[in-house]
Amino acid sequence: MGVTKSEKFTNLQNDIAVLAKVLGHPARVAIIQHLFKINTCICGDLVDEIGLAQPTISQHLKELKNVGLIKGNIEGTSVCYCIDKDNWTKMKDLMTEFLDLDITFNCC
Amino acid sequence: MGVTKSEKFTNLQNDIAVLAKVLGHPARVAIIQHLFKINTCICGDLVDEIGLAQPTISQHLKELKNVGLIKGNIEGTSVCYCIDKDNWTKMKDLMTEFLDLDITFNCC
DNA sequence: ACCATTAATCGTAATATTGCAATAAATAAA
DNA sequence: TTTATTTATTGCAATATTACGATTAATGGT
Repeated sequence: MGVTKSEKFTNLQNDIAVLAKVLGHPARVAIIQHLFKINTCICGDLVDEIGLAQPTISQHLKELKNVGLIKGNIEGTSVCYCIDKDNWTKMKDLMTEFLDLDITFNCC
Repeated sequence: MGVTKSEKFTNLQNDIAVLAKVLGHPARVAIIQHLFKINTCICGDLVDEIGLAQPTISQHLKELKNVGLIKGNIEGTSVCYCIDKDNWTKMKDLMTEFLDLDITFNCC
């Protein structure tokens, strides 16, 4: 127990859940928002911006990278992170399709 | 540790994270999809539909109810669940606004 | 070569999540 | 009232997540 039974669900359901899950932490939401706001890529000042410890931010960045929402380029000693445009769009389409379920029905 | 430091983030960031988090499990995605598909409200056959134990489904329903995405009406011995139209729309708008961040920038 | 800077990784503690068996609660039907 | 049906709750085990100090790895500058 303690482990999600992914095999019970469709690929679509699992994909939506994985993407929603990674957005299910305010630090990761903040990282995404900041990456969009800065417009050009940033790196380690996310630590200053957000106020969590460097290993914690690094861990959140890793999770965002794992699902492909961001990518990081090494520039000298620092790493420049940015939104992965294509994957972000794919993710957005997937979520939007799910969220746009038809809502014209009578309820109990 | 082990606890999210919500005080470091804005209300908006926390709200988005809470909503995304509740959609971050395939069983809850499946429940939502099924509630939409059935069109009229259903109750305990979510257990048959999804294939997890009854207490497990009950727990997921509770979490969806806690954030207001669904509501349940008692009908005899069973409970009729359905999407909470207004809250679903509110959630959708919140998520859509977040997902629709402008993506016209140059990356690293 | 040495030191400074930056980010990733390791190790660990605290807490949360997932899942289910067992049980309880509540109503309907007999 | 007894029995069946349905859902919620309790209690617990297994695993996942969150956070951070300490350390490591990698590069740049001196």
